[in-house]
Amino acid sequence: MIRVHLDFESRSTVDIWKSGAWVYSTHPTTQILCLCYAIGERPVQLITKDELELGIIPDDFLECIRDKTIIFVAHNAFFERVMWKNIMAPRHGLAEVSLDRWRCTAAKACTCGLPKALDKVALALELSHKKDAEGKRIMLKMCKPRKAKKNEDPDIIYWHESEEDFEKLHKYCKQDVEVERAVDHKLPELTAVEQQIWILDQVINVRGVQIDRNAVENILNLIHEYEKELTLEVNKLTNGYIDKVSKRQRVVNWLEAQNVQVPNLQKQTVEDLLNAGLPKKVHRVLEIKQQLGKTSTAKYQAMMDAIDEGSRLRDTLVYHSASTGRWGGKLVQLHNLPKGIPGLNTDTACEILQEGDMIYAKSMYDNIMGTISSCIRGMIIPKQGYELLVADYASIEARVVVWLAGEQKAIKLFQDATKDIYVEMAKLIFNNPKLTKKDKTERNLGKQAVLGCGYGMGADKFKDTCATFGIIVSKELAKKAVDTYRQNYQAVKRFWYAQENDAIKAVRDGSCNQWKNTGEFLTCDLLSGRKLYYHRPRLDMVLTPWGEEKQAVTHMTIDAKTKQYVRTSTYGGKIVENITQATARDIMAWAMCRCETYGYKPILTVHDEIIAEMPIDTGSIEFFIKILTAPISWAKGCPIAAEGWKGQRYKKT
DNA sequence: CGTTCTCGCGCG
DNA sequence: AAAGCGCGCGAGAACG
Repeated sequence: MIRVHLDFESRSTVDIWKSGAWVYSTHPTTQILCLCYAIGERPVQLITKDELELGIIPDDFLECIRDKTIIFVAHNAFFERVMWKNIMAPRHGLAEVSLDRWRCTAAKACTCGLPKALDKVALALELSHKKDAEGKRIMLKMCKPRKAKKNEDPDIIYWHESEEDFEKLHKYCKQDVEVERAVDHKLPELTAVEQQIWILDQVINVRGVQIDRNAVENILNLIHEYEKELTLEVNKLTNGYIDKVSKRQRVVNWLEAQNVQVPNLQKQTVEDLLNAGLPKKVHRVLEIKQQLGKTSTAKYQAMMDAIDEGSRLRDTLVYHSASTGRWGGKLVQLHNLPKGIPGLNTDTACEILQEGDMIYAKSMYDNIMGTISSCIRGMIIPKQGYELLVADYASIEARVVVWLAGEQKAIKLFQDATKDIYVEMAKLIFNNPKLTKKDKTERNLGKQAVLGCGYGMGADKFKDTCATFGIIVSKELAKKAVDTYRQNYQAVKRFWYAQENDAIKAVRDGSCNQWKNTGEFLTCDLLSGRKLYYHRPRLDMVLTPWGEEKQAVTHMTIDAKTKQYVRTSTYGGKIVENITQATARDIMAWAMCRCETYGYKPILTVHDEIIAEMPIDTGSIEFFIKILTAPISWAKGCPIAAEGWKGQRYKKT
């Protein structure tokens, strides 16, 4: 099958990082500056801006468009696709290229556990084709308007467009196509199923979610008003020293001057200080810091920046963003919306806040910022005449890990609707067979153990994790909980060691059970037919956290903290976590494809949750859940369960 | 002045 | 025996 690799350079008054590729591609100021393409192994060809505008398109390229068997490949193909749909076709008169003809090299890179950016992939794969650094600088200059000079009309848009800059831009674009083609050759194709999931990802990203623009605008006014009010107060309280509570250094220094030493200004630290009976003035400053510290309110602005004219927010999902295959979020990160204040009715709160009336809002709620933050989810609504259907899988990873490990006792408990696995765990931890669901404290700890201990967590970490959920446990109790999990679910424990040993053997011998070493990648076959990839595997001696030298699998990965592509080591618990998360993702991704088929059109996914939009009363939650939990050929006996609801505003139940 | 790093926050 | 893991974004600080 012939592949044509292509890349656009473009310019616009729209900031693509804030508004996303869809809004960018539909904006009237957006123009294509050049297009480079390479048919098969032939040399890269250039179509300049002038040629494109005059309709001078080479015949071989026109033939590529016409011939429906020819595949179009781009890096981050979503951009090329929407530029084609919204500019190439309507403005330059070229025929459309259907979605099934597109492939994405960024998707391939992510699938293989490589960085997503083209220059970083090239570096990771040690390709001889490198991104052109000077060209990139020129591109960044040319892609946005320049400021008007003194004697120029400031109301007109000006661009950097010297002839030599254009030449460098052309060279840069050509080079990108070369790099992209080299990356494409070096990496395996997505599996047929994954290609379908990628296509669904593209559909969902174009479909987008409806945003309640009026409410967002009015709540933004409330935020600004409240920020102004509290900032003024903190200014007064500190004699002008703290002009903004977001300036951490200033706040720490001021507190120090009031004889209050703080290690940091994290949420918990501030909360503890507020309970420490500090002088009124200090207390109030911290209170204001807490109110204004909610970065989540920035999401309202992000929404305004990214929605299109019809108030639709698109292009927020990142395919295979996590190495396990999970989606990531962008623009308005919809994957970390605050759950909100427990017990608050956000449907009602949204209706009240959307009035944009501060006096009314204050009369109804004490914690204004907390309420505003709780209402962000509610800004996602269905379009006119439609309703949202929302369903999520119940504790999916805890279920998948016991199923993968073959831990029959736990599988049966998860399957048995009359039993509660958290209570059963609590009974063992507390040596008290009489515990029931009513023993909330005990059950809660059992729940934490069931949900948290599947990947080898130790007692110290377990104690900390419980604390983040507001559950305070002693070191002894934490150890008891962890030990009980391992004792009771020994198959899970064995699973950690089995996977670690298999991975090590595969690196050494080339293969072992589902693990294979191709030299470039260590892979692990998932039951779904997909693979997990670990780049440049090696066996190295590493130092364990408890100070022992040990042989371990190491591989290249993007460090979560530093964002650098570095060698890291892995071990049984972590590998099991990867396999489990990936399997849970596949269960959901397959369900999303079924949802699409049955008309339950997904508009968003949040790891274990699917949000669909349908004309009112054309779908039922019961059927939606059936779609989510339908038997899967490769997941027989996996005890999955889901629950859901429908409504006119998104929320956390 | 723009870019990159770090801290802090939020989610599953 | 022993090790939870996976993300992205805003704002300020640091760097060039």
